Parts: sequence; structure tokens; C-alpha cells
Amino acid sequence: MTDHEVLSVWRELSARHAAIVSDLERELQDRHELGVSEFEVLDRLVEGVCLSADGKFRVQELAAGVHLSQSALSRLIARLEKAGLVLRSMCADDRRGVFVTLTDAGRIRHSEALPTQRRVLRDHLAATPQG
Amino acid sequence: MTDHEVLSVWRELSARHAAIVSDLERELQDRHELGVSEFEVLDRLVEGVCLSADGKFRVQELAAGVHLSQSALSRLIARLEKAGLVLRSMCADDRRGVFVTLTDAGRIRHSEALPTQRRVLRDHLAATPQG
DNA sequence: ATGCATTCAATGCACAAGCATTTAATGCGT
DNA sequence: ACGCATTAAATGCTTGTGCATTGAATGCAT
Repeated sequence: MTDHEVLSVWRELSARHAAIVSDLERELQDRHELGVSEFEVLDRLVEGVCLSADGKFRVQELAAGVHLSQSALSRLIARLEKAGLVLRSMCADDRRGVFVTLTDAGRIRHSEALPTQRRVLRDHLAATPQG
Repeated sequence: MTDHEVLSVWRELSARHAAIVSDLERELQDRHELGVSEFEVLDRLVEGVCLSADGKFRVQELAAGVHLSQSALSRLIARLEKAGLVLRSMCADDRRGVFVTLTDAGRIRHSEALPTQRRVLRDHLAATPQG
């Protein structure tokens, strides 16, 4: 693979990412008052509920999958809590840790936003050569 | 293509983009005191020099290709000018417009940073399935 | 020529992100 | 038991970004 090819792949990747994020941001914000990262975190929490019995998450566990710094994630969760979409609670076994759980409002908001996200992603990705 | 497949492609794309940008940012900053977007703009200017006789660019022309808002681009160019890497000059035929031109320092800085960028991109993209 | 909508770029403002630091809790070695 | 390095999460601070607005220049219609 030549440098020129690598560069062209990178530009394609970058352009596609920018276009999708831009669309997602606008649609999620306009229709559901959610940023892309906010939705992403809710999404992980919903997925997690299916996997773990209690539906609790350490903040740190959320960091994987959402591409944000620790501080950004901390503030993002604070925003979600303020909006009533998640709850933060101490965890008993390690009192440094914080559990994050979805509220009913959070579950509802996510389920409302999910079709929007799916639609935007499908519009961009469904019928393309490299997916 | 199922929703699940679309989602998985999106996560792959997103993760790859985040990893590359993060690496690029660190390497370009540490070695050359350039952000990713700053380098990208210099890169476009260098390419443009090859194509146009005078090497002048309207700010607006730069916007295409660099995925930034008009205001972000305006400030970015201001930063580059302050760093001595580009010059801004009025254009005579339409005095609303601004020409941006590389300085020698800008050309040098770009040529120093180019191998770093190429290396990072190659490390991430060279030997992968979908490129 | 005049008025008015349009375009280019810069700027005020609000906000989100990262880095570095802080606070609190844990665990390990002695 | 005590000190010390380590870890989890929050916070102060700086910076970059986008939206909306502004200021200036253009062009088009009348």
C-alpha cells in the first residue's frame, strides 16, 4: 500500500466520520435533546442492563467504548444526572467507585432516540462499498 | 445489511477514527507543535501550491477538506499566522475575501511533520482488511 | 444611483474536551 | 498499625469548537 493510498483511505475515513457525527449531532439534538456522546453512554447502559443483573456500571467501565477522557466522562455523567436520565450512587465494596444506573426517564429517552440514530447510521453506511 | 451490522460498522469506524486522531494529535504536538487540524490546513496549502500558480487560497476554499466550521477555520488561520506559518492578505478583486499563503517557516514545518503523519497513518491503516 | 438581499470573514458567547491536580479510598510492604 | 504508592472520580484551568451575530463588500433589481 502506497503512502498515497494510505492518505486517501484516511481522508475517506475522516470525511465519513465527520459527516456521520455531524448528522447524528444535529438529529439527536433537535429531536431528543441529546448529544452524540450522551446518547452513546445511554446506549452502553441499556446494553449493560441486558448483560448484568443489577444494571449498575462503574464510571470506568463506561469509559471503554465511549472515546472520551476520564474527566469528560465524569462531567458527561454529571450532565445526564442533572437531566434526570441517570443516577449516581456509591458502591459499597469500593467506596472510591461510583455506580451509574439508568432512570426510567433515561430508558425512555434512549428508546425514543434509538430509531433516529439507527436511521442516520443506515443512511450513511447501509449501501456503501466498504460498509 | 442488518441494523446490528450497521451498528458494528459504525463502532469500528468510530473507534478507528478516535485512535488515529489521538495518536496523530500526540505525535504532531510532541514532535512539531502542531495540532491535527493545523497540520491538515498546512497540508492543503502545500498541495494547493502545486496546483495553482500563485499559491494563494481563499479561506473558504480551505474549508472544504478540513472538517471545521467557518469560525473555527478563521481562528485556526489566525493561530497559524500568529505562529508565523501562514500570511493573510486581502485579495484585490473581492475585498471581502482573504488570501492565505504559506510562509517559508510554514513550508518547513509542514515538511518536518509530514513523515510523522505518514508513519502514524501507515501504522494504523496499512495492513488492515478494509484499508 | 439606491436599496436590499447575499456573501466572506471575524467576533462574542457558551460549552465541551483534555491535562493536571486534588480528594478520598484502597492495598501493600514493613 | 503505619506509611506510601496506587486507583477512582471530581474539579480548576485553558483551549478549541460551533452557533449566532456583526461588519464590510458585492451584486442585483428597480
